[in-house]
Amino acid sequence: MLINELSKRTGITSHTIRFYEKSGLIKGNRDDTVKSNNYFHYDEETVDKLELIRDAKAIGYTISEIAQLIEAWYSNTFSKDEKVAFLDEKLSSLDQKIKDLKEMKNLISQYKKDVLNDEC
Amino acid sequence: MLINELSKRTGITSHTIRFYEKSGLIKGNRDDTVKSNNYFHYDEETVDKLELIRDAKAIGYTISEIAQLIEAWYSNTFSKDEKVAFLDEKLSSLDQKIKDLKEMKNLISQYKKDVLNDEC
DNA sequence: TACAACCTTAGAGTACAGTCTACACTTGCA
DNA sequence: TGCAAGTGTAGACTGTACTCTAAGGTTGTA
Repeated sequence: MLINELSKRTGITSHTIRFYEKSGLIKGNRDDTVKSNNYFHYDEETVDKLELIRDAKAIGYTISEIAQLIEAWYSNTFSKDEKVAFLDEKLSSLDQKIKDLKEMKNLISQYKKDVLNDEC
Repeated sequence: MLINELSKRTGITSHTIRFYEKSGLIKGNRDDTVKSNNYFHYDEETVDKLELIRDAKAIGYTISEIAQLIEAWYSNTFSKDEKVAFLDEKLSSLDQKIKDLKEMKNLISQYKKDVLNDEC
C-alpha cells in the first residue's frame, strides 16, 4: 500500500509517517519494476509497527526506545539472550512505572478524602 | 530559604526552579523589609510543591497539568465540588494509564515467551 | 576592601517530536 | 488533455521543557 492508505489505516498523518521513516522506525520499499515514480510501498508489518509505535508512545516511550523495541521485535541483529535481557529490562521498567502511578493514585485519593472532610 | 538552598534540598537546579517560577508552578516571596536586594525567599510548601512536580513529571504529567494539580491542591480558586471533580478525573486517567502499561506488559511478556520458544 | 559566591533578569540555545510549506513530479479520472 | 489528488525531498517552523550565557548587582568572609 502507498502512504495515504497506510495513513488512513493507522490514523497517523503521512507527514508523521515520513518522520518515523526518517527516524528509522519503519521502512517502505520501492517497486523496482516501476520506473516512472519512486513511491514507497508499505506492508502489513508496517501497520503493526505503527500500532506498536502508537501504543508505546501512549505509555511514554521515546522514539529511540521504540526504535530499540522494534529492533528487538522485528530484526535479527540481537541474539536470543540479548532479546530476552532487553525485554526483561522493559518489563521491570514497566513495573516501576505502574508502581509510580499507583503511588500518585494514593496521593490524590488521600487528598480527595481531605477535601471531602473539609480538612483543607 | 533562598534559591540555592531550595535547589540543594530538592535536587532541582536553580535554572529549572526559575523556569518553574516563570511557568507559575511555584512562587517565591520578596522580603519587603530588605531594600538592598530583591532576592526571592521560599518556604517549606515550595519544597513540597517541587517534590510533587518531580513525581508528577515522572509519571508523564506536563507542566500545565501539574500547574492545575497545584492549583487544586494549594489554592482556593476552586470550590470543593470543582476540586473533587478535577481529582476524580485525574484518578480515572491514572487508572487508564495503568491499564495501558499492563497491556504493554502483556504484549512484551507474550513476545518474550515466543522468543524463548524460538518462535520468531 | 577585595573577592568569591551568591542573587536577579533577559534572552539565546538545545533536544525531542512532530507539523507545515514549497516545489517538482506522477497518477487517475472526466 | 486537463487537472485534482497524490507522492517525494528539503528544509523551515512550532511547542514543550529545560539549559545556558551574559550582564549587572549583593553578601559574607579574609
